Amino acid sequence: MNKGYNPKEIESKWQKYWYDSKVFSAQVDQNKKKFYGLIEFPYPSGAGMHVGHIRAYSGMEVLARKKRLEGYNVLFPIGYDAFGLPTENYAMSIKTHPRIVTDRNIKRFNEQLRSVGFSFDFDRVIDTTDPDYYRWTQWIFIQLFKNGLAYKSKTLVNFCPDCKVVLANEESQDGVCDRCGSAVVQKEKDVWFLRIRNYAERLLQGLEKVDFLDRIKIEQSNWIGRSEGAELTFTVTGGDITYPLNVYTTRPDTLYGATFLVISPEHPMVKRFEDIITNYDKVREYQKQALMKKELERTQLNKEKTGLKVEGIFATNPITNEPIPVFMADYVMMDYGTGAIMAVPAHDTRDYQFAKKYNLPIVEVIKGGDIEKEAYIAKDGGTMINSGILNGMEVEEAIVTMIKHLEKLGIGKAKVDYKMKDWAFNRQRYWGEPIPIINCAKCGQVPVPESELPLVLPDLEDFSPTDDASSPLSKCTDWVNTTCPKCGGSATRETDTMPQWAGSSWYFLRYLSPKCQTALVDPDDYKYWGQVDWYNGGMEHVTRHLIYSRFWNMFLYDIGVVTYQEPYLKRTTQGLILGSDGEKMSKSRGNVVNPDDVIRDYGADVLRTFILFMGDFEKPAPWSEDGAKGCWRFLNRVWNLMYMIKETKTDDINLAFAIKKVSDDYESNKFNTAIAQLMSTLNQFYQRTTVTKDELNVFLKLLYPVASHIASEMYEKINNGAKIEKSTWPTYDEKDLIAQEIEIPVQINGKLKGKVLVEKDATQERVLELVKTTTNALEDKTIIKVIYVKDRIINIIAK
RNA sequence: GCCAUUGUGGCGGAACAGGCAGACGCAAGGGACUUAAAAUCCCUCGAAGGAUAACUUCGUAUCGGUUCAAGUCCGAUCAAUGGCACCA
Repeated sequence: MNKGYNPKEIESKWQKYWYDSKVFSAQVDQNKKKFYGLIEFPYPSGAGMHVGHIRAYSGMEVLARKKRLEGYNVLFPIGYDAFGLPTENYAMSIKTHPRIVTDRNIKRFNEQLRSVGFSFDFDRVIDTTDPDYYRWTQWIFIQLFKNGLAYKSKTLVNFCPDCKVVLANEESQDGVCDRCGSAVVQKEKDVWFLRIRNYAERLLQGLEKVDFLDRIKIEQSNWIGRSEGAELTFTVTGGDITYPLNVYTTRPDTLYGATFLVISPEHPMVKRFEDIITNYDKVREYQKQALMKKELERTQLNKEKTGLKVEGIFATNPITNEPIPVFMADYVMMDYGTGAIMAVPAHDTRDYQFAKKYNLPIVEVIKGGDIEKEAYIAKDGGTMINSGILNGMEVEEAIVTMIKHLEKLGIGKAKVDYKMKDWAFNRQRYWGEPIPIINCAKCGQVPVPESELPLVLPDLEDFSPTDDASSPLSKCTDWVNTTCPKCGGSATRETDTMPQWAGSSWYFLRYLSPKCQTALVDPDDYKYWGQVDWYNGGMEHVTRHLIYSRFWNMFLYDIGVVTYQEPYLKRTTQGLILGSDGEKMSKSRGNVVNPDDVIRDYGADVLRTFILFMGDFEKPAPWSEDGAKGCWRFLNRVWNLMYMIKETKTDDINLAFAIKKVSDDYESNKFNTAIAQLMSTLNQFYQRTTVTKDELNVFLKLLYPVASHIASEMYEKINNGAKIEKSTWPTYDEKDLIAQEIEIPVQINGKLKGKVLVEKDATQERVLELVKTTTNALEDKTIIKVIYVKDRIINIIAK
């Protein structure tokens, strides 16, 4: 009699085989087409993996397994993005060095990944905190520095005056320090930036060449935020000082309607007029208040605008020569445009709100709106009025004309601007890559010689923050004090570390030759594997990580390290797994599902099957214990197919359709409907009560990418010990897909009244005839009109 | 607030490109098997009316529109989720 399905037994057997025999270790093979499938490598947290990780990797796992059977040479690597704040905080809380914590976590993650049976290439595991790895992260930074793309500049950071520590935005929500609850202030600090703005246009243009989901392209392009406009100069006068104030505007057409200027609280002009501004105390007070707020609070449209008039100075509208007042308001940001705007209240919502509040004149320059009620944006057109030389023009023409006019007068020019800011590239933390720069009083910033890389993170006893908001590394004076590589004089090391984004900005290259000592990637390996063919990850990473890594890859292209500008050919996303309560999984909600428990109760195959069956891969889906039970039943029924094999069959089951449906669905991340199709096919076998060996072999191959252990075991059993890995993906004959007879729904006046069975490609006359003869739907009715869509539907309008 | 996405039975979801709404699964109810339970197998299963039938009407967040035909397209509204630059 049949021996029941025992996942424990077969899963450990196959995992041992897969990992001991190294069947998934990718080797360069010039005779095979390559496929490089990438998933976002995890942050190895102390809590271990949760089912969300499993879902994130399961999609590419299915594709990797399928593509191997299709004859591709598949590279499907895994690694760890292990530097970062959570580990550092956790390490401090349990008083253990982050190195030890990290090693422990990585070990645990590796075990968990294997217990799920993922077909990762475990010979290529990388760890961003390994000096052999971050040596190259530092090397890239030095190249950026040498190419003028890394610079130091002042910026504002969240600072807790009590803890004396720089805080991440997440640690300072609602303006309150996470640790002690005191109010967070914005503190000016000298930090490193990378000139990602230099790549803004290329990052935008590059999107046209890659196969990313549309919404990802839109998000990236909005993040880059290209705008076309003009930069023009207003003259600000106070006492006997004049100051040329540059403003950036996307709407030079509305210049005649500019009735005041607004500068950001951080604008340097204020200092210039220090002795002239008559309400300087109030201005200072406002600047201080603005420092308490974060950008998000400052720019919220629905909040009432705050600001004040800067008394004692005025500006001149360069086209009307009218004097206009100058205001300071925190809705203008210093780091976008020029930190100053010309306000056109009639045609800008924020300016309108501000003008209403401070009783400023609103001059309509584009016809069409009702400026008594609200601002009229008129982006898509409108006729200019009250606008001197522009009167009567359409908006588009007015923009062009005004820019030309400004250029002629020498007071302005066309300018493309980007919302994207340069990348703040350092943290005042211990657990990160040391920035390989030496500060010399004589020579300035000098990079650590490349021969001295990696610049190893010193082993600190105490990595808690210092009192003055600098990195814990500054306490390690032995390490900090060094000699200048250029002049040999005494110098100090940069003590800040890199942000976690650094290591993840190039990891896809390191996978190609993880042990290469002479370069970040071996050129021969790169030549073969090249770009990532398909990258899947979370929607939460599509702006920063995905843009940062595209930027680094483009830079590496520019200095000749790689030969493709774009690192990823295709990018898709997966949805989160929510708790069974429909909420995001979190420890505090107590709704976290541990994959280990599911594997213990049902096995890895059930976990893999359910995690893909639970819903659309790209959308969030709630976990359900009962749903997992359904997949357990499914795999049990699959197992029992082995005892239903009979070589004679009573009727044909259309496997061609199943092969097509499952193959296509896998390729488009529709794993849930692929599994539904497998269930339907299984039900058909059960209905017939038999299955042939050939049919079962096809079925097992289709199932193999999802439930790999059971498919491997059954395939081996029914094929005298053959390994499914050595088989090939099933194919089908196109002609087997075409049904000879089609059921056509019959609608009368748009409502379904019946169906007729008709041969393929039947004419309207033929179908209509069948409706008349085989149904009574048209009884007592006169036909007015017939809409017939061949092989789809017939709709008869009748009275 | 801004950008993006989503909203379909008791539940998770399906519906290719405007053409049969609810595939597949879960839960529930009924039945078979069993001393019993579990497991397994079979049947029913959007709502209302009707007789448990035939059939009729309503139904894809809300309101409106386009169309022979709308879950799908258009406009407005509401709600939820992701991102908003030092969490990764």
